Amino acid sequence: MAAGQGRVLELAVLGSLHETPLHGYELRKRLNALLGMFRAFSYGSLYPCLRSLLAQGLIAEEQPAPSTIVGGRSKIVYKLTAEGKERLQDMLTQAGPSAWEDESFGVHFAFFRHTEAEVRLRILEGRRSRLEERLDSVRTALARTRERLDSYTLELQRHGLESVEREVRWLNELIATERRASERPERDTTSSDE
Amino acid sequence: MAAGQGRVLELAVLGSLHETPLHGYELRKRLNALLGMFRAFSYGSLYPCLRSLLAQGLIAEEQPAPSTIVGGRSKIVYKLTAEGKERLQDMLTQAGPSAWEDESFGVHFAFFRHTEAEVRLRILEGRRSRLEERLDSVRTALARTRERLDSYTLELQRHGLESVEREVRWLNELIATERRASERPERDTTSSDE
DNA sequence: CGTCGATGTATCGAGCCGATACATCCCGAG
DNA sequence: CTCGGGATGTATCGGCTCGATACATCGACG
Repeated sequence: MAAGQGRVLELAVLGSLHETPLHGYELRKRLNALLGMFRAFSYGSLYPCLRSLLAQGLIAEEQPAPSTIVGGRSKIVYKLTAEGKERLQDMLTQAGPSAWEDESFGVHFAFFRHTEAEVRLRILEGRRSRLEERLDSVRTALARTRERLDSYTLELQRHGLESVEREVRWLNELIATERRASERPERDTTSSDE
Repeated sequence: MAAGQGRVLELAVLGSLHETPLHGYELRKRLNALLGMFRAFSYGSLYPCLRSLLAQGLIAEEQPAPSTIVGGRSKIVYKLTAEGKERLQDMLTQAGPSAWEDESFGVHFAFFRHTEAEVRLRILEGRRSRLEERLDSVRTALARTRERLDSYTLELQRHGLESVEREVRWLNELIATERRASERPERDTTSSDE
């Protein structure tokens, strides 16, 4: 229906292009470096996404000054348009429930420095309750079928539970840090200790 | 091209049906309970999969004795055919490189009690090297772009790396256990301590 | 008696991946 | 010097899977 439920890639592209104009190949490398172990986008999604973004007028091809073209292997450099910047701000500000799903959370987090403190907190807490819901449901299901499971499955469950619990603890720390930072206002986060 | 690269669901269904005949709804519940935090299949994949399996003759509809039908809400109970059992054994035995991808590993692991010790070890080790590859590549990329990243992204990287490292350690323990078990032969794993 | 939630089967649109196909550039081995 | 392999670069196709949705029946509770 509405465009933009699972379109994490759009956010990722827009966010990356906000820093500096890039072409597809380089964009993908940066994106995957940025997201680390959390996600890795493929060309099969990236290029169609770029095309769609272009059609929506959110990005545009950047014409290098003709004199600059030297040995140039043909590459298409995209930059954010004014509409694109606006759209990016919208996505960063609105951050609905989709932001705390597995596939989206990492991307949103990766652009936290462009996100308002209030929204950061909302995403962090949304993610946490999302995980706690799943924890509950899995624990309940596990309690009901515990005796039917073999030791391998039990070990799988144990490990899965443990790593999600660990993620919740991580979120708790982040949330506490955010809260502390917002109570001590005017401390700019971008240039804190460096 | 060839059918059966990413078809983890087929394995999952076949494996679940090996225990006892089931209908779609119940099958999904059990599957998601079995896999816990690792995966959750949806109807949108399950029903087409059941249809495909049926068309391949790997599963069949089970006709309850007419006298047994009482209040019966219409449900379709599937059971494994002889070909299905064969196929399941094949999938459990062959376990190619796809078995150690994120989406497949959990499913394969969940059916380890039906898997030969040798294959278990291969899957565990394959998974481990898969993760170590990614660890390497992410660490390399991180080293090259460390200074360009803000503190949020850095924290994301740190957490991602840490949880994967933890998973590698988990795999190491499992591998060690498997090795110990195989050196002390004839200890049947199915009824060890219960 | 109504309706709400669980049970149950099924489909559709859309996103994303993996593989693949090309073409050019650079660099080192022969 | 030349040849080939590996990185750079753009692009598409098939197919799997999800999320939403639709529909129907059952049991329980007020």
